[in-house]
Amino acid sequence: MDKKPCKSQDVEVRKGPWTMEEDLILINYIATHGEGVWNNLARAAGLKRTGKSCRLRWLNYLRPDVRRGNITPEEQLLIMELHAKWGNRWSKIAKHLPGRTDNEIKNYWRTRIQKHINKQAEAFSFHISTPELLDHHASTSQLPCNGSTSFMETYSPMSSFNHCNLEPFPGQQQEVQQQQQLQPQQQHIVDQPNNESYWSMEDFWSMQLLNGD
DNA sequence: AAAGCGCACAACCGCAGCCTG
DNA sequence: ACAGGCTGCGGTTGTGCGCTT
Repeated sequence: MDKKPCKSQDVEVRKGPWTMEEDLILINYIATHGEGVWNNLARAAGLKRTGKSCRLRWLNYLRPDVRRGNITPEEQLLIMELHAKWGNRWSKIAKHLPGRTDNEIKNYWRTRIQKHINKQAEAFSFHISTPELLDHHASTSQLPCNGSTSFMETYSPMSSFNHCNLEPFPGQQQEVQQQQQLQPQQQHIVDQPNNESYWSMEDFWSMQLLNGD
């Protein structure tokens, strides 16, 4: 799908992780010229990237209003509600979560919520196949709610989800621990009061200073 | 201490729709 | 009306890192 960025001159296209230098070039360029046609921007800024790649990097990572770090329980609930309503319309869902990107929400859904749901579905089918265990599990069941409802009913926020306790998923506690163990430089990026995490231009610049660039 | 494993996330890919000449 | 280019979106993959054994 991505054609060569320029027909007249076969410029090599870089792929893979963005370097700090590339980030800086992109930030500087957009700061002075603003966003525009991404293919032109990539060329004009001297980045050996496709416009598409620049756009993605900017929207998902470099934009100053991008909010990074833990998804809060409130956001988690909202994601589940909106997903139940709209399905995998990530960009639509993202519009209702200021500072969150569709990519972030999509990743969050796939790695945390979907896995959580799958586990519960497995547990549910296990219950079905082993009815003799129902009594034992009645008090300690990991099922979110009512064990006699279908799984999708269980998941749907419009039905029984609202009655369930919104506990952090297993990964979330781990995340908190991980964040506490982050390198000082990383901590500067992600740690903010109230568990709010932002990546700002100031952060970027101060990192540049730290790195002696 | 080191190897293997699993998780989380950044980035890429392909497609569809829109816009413009 | 049509073709080419650009953007946006959703799905998928690659990789780095932490945890476990």
